[in-house]
Amino acid sequence: MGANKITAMDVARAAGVSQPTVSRVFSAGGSVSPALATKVREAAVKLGYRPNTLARSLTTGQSKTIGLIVAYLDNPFYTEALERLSRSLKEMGYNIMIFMAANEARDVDEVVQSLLDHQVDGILMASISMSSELTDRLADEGVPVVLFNRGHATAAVTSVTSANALGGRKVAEFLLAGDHTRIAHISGWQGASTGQDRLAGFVDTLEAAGLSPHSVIDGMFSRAVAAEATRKLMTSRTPPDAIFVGNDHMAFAVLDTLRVELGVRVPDDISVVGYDDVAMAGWAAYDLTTVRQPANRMVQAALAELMAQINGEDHPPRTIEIDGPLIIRGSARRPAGDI
Amino acid sequence: MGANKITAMDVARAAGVSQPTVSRVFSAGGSVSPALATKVREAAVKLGYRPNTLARSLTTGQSKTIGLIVAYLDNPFYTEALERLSRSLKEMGYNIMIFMAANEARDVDEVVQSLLDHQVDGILMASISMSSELTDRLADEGVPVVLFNRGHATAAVTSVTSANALGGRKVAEFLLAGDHTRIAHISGWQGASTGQDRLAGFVDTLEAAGLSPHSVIDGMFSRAVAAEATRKLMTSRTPPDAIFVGNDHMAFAVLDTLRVELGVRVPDDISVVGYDDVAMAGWAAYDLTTVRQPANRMVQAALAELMAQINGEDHPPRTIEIDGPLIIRGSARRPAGDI
DNA sequence: ACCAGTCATGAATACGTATTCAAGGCAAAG
DNA sequence: CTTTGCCTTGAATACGTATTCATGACTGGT
Repeated sequence: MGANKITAMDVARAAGVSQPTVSRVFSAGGSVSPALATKVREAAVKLGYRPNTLARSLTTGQSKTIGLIVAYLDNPFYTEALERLSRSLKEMGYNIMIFMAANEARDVDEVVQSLLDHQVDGILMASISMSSELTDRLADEGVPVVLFNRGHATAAVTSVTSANALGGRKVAEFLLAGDHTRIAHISGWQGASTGQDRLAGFVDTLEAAGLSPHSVIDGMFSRAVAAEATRKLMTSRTPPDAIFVGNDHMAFAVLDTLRVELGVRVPDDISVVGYDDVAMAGWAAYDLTTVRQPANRMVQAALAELMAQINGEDHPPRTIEIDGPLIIRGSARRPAGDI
Repeated sequence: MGANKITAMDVARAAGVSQPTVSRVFSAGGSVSPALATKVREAAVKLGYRPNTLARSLTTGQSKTIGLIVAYLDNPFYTEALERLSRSLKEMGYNIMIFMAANEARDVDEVVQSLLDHQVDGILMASISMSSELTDRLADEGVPVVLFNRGHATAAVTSVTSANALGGRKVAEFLLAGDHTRIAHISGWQGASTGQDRLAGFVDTLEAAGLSPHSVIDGMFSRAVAAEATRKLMTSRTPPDAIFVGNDHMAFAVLDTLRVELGVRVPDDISVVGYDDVAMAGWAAYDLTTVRQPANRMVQAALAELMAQINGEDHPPRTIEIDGPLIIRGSARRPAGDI
């Protein structure tokens, strides 16, 4: 095999110039006379030279890599976001080092260390909760961090989410307008800010209207837990006439359980509303009424914040919430008079 | 901010030893006296030292990173595989640099170059077709490559797939045993070996039984194309009584189109069989009969091959096919006598 | 024609680690 | 007591690039 690694030195010799000149040709700011530049380029092409990114990163201190930590890849919302992230970052000349982590402090800690060892320029955490101890350490290290679809209690770190409380409120208003009276909530994991906020906005709105929720069960972002919650709800003495589910991923399990297992008609017997508006929510099999999380805008905002921090300027942490509309489909009864 | 990068030199000074000694403490093969080792470790912990992976990679020539190229992230089969890959590689001490690429030669070329620039130790390509020109170049470069869920015509590169032709055959036999007579195929993309092989195994088996397929349409691994194909099939003069769909992802679109849009009953009026057995195939809404691709075993095999190549031993390219069972659920009429 | 100022270029060095090499210490073998 | 050999350690160097600095050439203004 021809594992002859071609270095800038080889190109320099072939082109009759010095190594720094070769470096300048391939770097951004370097200034080289057109004559030498073409000579270098020709030699480089001839030899098949490409700069070694590792060596470059070592001297510049810029790895042009951002670390991505993801928890739930079975939820298509995140794969959608990942796809957009990847595309945008490639355009900006950044690479992605990806890690999957369970939502446990120890696991997250370990992964973050791994990323720091790799000198990543920034870290993006999707649906991962972070201990304050960790945010402190990262701030100390001076590495930019942005939380995607997770808030943080002390606001010492930038986070981008949808307007979760507002979203919960929109669902409550929609269900109230549809004359539902026994409204249950299978919530997102209450260990996550998103789950908490959606629940809060939802319950507050119900109570402002003089109604208390039929019941609230933590669905843990899990299909199995959500399905079990559905069974429990529907076999109670007075089942709900509407269920707001903390995300679409769980809502599909709820719908499956209602229709197929329990033989309940949706939306005739009961209304179901989700949260996320993943592509599958629009599929005919589910046709789910849900709150849209604008993945595209959320990704753009998260990257903009991350880049602002990376490019210095002492960018202070911000909490960004992006509003999204309620997408009305066929899984929930509509308010009377609504065309 | 305390962006004081702690280096091995700092630790060495603090512990009263030389930098190489520090290096030996943190490397695998180094031999250091217990006394000095503990002194070094204590100093390292006190200062918060961690070795700089970039610098280490530069000298060793081992980046401990493998490049992953993925095309279809909306197909959950790949996210499932990605999750397993990530877990296994982390256990083995490897990191993942991930890229998304369209299935176009130019895009793939660019991404591969990017990975090579980063000195990855190996490349894993999932559902990506590679030009022979590219395989040659990679072989020349001496970088191990494994194709996941894609074959390669000239067999000059290792590939791991399921037994696609055999899978197609199993579907054909099952549908024939179920007394279907007008059997259509909405195939996987015929630009991909998987799509071709499933089709070949399927059609060959039908013809061996004296039956020619009702029709064969390329579904391009796309929901939209598969849905359109379904419409076309069902509005023909003599619609099929069974459809074998090239993967689950498309099969869901076919089922949605049949049931909701066209009002056709499945499996009473028509049988549908998919390929992959993604988690969703087991959901009550779809309950899809399908051929299982054993993601776990495929991932393990792919990694084993990749590691064998990385660890030298002049491991020759292999073509590995992993068999998977037909999972019989409710979307297709079962053979009579089958319990 | 003279000077200030800009630009192109190479020599030297830095980045943070691993590895080679030589030297010294020490234990075991005779 | 000597010798052989292994183990530990530090000095020097390599990895492949970017950057600083000094030098020399060249430009333009007068």
